[in-house]
Amino acid sequence: MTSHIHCQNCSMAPLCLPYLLNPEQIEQLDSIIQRHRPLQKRDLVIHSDDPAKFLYAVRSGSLKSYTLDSQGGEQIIDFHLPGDLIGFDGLIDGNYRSYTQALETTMLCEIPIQSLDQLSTELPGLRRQLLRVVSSELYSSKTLLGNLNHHSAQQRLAQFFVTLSSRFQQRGLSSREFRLSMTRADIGNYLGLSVETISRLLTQLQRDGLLQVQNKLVAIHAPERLRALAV
Amino acid sequence: MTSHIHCQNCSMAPLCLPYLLNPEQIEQLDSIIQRHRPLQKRDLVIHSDDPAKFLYAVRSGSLKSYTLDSQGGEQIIDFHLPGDLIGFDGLIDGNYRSYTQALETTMLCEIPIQSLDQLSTELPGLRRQLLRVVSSELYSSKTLLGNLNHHSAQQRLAQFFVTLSSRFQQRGLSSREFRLSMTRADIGNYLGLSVETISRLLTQLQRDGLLQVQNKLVAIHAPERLRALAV
DNA sequence: CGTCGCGTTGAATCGCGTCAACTTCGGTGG
DNA sequence: CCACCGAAGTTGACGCGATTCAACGCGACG
Repeated sequence: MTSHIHCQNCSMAPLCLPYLLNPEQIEQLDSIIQRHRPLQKRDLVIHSDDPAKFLYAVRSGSLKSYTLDSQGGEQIIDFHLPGDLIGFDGLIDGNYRSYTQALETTMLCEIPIQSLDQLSTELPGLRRQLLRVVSSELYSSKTLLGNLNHHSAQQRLAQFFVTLSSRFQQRGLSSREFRLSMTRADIGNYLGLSVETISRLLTQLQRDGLLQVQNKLVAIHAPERLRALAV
Repeated sequence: MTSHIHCQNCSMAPLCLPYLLNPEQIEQLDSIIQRHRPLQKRDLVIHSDDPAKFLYAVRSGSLKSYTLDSQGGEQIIDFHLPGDLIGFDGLIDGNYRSYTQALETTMLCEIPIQSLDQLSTELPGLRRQLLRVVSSELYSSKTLLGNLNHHSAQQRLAQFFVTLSSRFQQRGLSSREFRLSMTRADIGNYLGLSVETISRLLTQLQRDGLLQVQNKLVAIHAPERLRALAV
């Protein structure tokens, strides 16, 4: 029995599709959305080349998206937190172009693309928010690209933590202490750095008193200094 | 007198907003679009933080988009060719977040965001194409990120030429010979490499017979070998 | 003719990747 | 609950690829 889960009472709504809608409209949106069975760690939600029937919204947990290079290696292109929408690459030609995998136990909302399209005819706010979210992702992606291109390993990692921290804050969670659901290898892959470099930088940041790391747990001690590093 | 310029007879239409529209609908779209005065090299079309009233479509010429880092340095995030749409980052909160500058004499179509939004209520095809274009950009941006992260300087540059070449081909131009409207410094900035590295790689690719470069002119001699390099 | 932006080339440096050894964590089964 | 084993993480030594610094060539333009 999961009928108590609705957009109407979802704390991620302000970050998600309901943002520009009034209560009545949110109800309309909610009526086309299915709650997905919980995903376990390593479960694949989206498989590249599959027909794209749904967008997904993260309700709880976290995921990574990746493509495969010519040797079959993962190229991580995104980490998803609650409130994030997943599956936009399926809108290009009707098939997904990447894989999305749960990093921990995760709950998703399943949004049928076709119903969403129909509903967006009636609800200008929905249409705008959809475009707003994709544009925003596009912008983040481009600036991230610029940042990675022009910065050292330390700056990249600092930037990664600063961004992650602010995303947690947006979601009403602590920006100072959080758990990394991804491995060091995932972070390295995402930032274009080797696992060893990530590990070395972490001990270095810790030695310099910027943060503390214990396994997956991160406590940021000097956010302003970290932000200064990130440039 | 530029009244002969319309979406109806624009060769870039299949790449642009009209893609999913029938002739009558294209006419509706055309009626909200203004032709922009020609831009000269170095003219700024979009200034970061300005209110975003328009999207722009490139009719001819080319441009670069960039943000500024904390020291005021350019971070190039995109090169735009005919048929491309510009200005999506203005949809996030109503203000542009980057700069866009002409690399040569350039003609733009000016699309009022508000009218576009209204028209997209009536035209599902317009709505879908808009979302399609942004999603597609998003996907390119993410995979580019993955590519740059995981590849050597040579692979990056090869990838750059392969992509550029295929974009020219999509636009009905030669995929074998084209003119680079951007400088070596621009390319290096975009790919996260120094000018010197770009220069060295170009002479090397030329020495290996993959392509020929004379100033801005590029002739690709062995597209398949270039593609193999890009991986 | 001189200047300035752009591009090329060489030499020296260094940041990060690679390889390798070792430790710790976490899950699974007895 | 503990023993075990593979996955994940850490640390050190070494090498290489790309940056940096510097000098120079070339064409455009006043």
